[in-house]
Amino acid sequence: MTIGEAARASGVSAKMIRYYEETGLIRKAERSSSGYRHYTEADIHTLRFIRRARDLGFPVEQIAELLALWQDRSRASAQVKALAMDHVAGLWKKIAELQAMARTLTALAEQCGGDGRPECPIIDDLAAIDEDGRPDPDGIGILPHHGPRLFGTP
Amino acid sequence: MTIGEAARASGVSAKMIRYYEETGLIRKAERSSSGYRHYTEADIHTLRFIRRARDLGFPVEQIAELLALWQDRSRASAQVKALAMDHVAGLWKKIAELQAMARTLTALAEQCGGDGRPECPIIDDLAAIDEDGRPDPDGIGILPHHGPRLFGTP
DNA sequence: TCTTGACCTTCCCATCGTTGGAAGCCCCAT
DNA sequence: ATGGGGCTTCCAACGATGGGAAGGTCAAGA
Repeated sequence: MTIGEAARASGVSAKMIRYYEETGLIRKAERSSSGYRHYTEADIHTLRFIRRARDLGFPVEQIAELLALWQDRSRASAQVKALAMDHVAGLWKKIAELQAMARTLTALAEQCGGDGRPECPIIDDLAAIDEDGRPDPDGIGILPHHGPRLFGTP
Repeated sequence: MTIGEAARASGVSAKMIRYYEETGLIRKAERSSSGYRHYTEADIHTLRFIRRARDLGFPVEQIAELLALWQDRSRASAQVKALAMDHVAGLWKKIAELQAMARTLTALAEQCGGDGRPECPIIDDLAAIDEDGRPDPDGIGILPHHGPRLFGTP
């Protein structure tokens, strides 16, 4: 099986297969006399394993650990579970961050007319203007900067 | 104000300030006779705007648009709102992806004993083994691994 | 047999935002 | 005048992926 066939069969691009080999995630493939890599069904299975783990968001470094556990017949399922839950914790952390962003922006957008007028709570928030249109508490102020800017709410 | 002071005042690192200048997000800073950049309060305000937008997850490219809108007195709030909602849509998409990963892994982990035994639905899922422990439908199969395969030396 | 086109190889570059370091100059206080 | 900290530029790396160029290889068809 050439690298292209392996890519099609595993869902991992040929580019990535070479990359995984280079970084040591997978073993170096056998080469034909002309230098072509070739792969066995077992290799495809491994690549699918990697593909699936990537789809679940595991970083390559953790995939290496998962592959090691996969092959380790004497592994404790607790090891795998710990690895997975560790990753899940990271996912929830990131989810919480993104949700906080989305909620903040959604709340601001709900306050925004979304019409032809320039007044916009979203921009005001980014510029740290409070509701009265005065500068933020740090007193940095809204000085004309690269040209005229909006001030207070009309 | 030197770049270090500006960094401290804005929450944007000196490195990033230089980067933003290089990429054209902010205008080139004035230089002292010895080549030091210096910044005004208005510059700090702009940097904070950028910082806040970054904290809300906007990519730099969109921040450039936001800055332009900020300065555009004749902007329509609809433009800002559209930009923000576009970003929010991207956030929700990513959130949904991460949640799907987290849910899948959590469900698998709940099936996992997490004890000293090797049986592990998480690994089995990655290896595409069905509940009976038979190979996946593609017939790739879980052959007893021939010797120490994959997981090279990073 | 020769040509063609699809495939393979390596190598370099780009992404995106950020951080790190090295080498060298500058400024201020002691 | 000396030292330490800040500034400058340049170069590299991260993680995972894609793009592309230049050149070798294979198989099928004329």
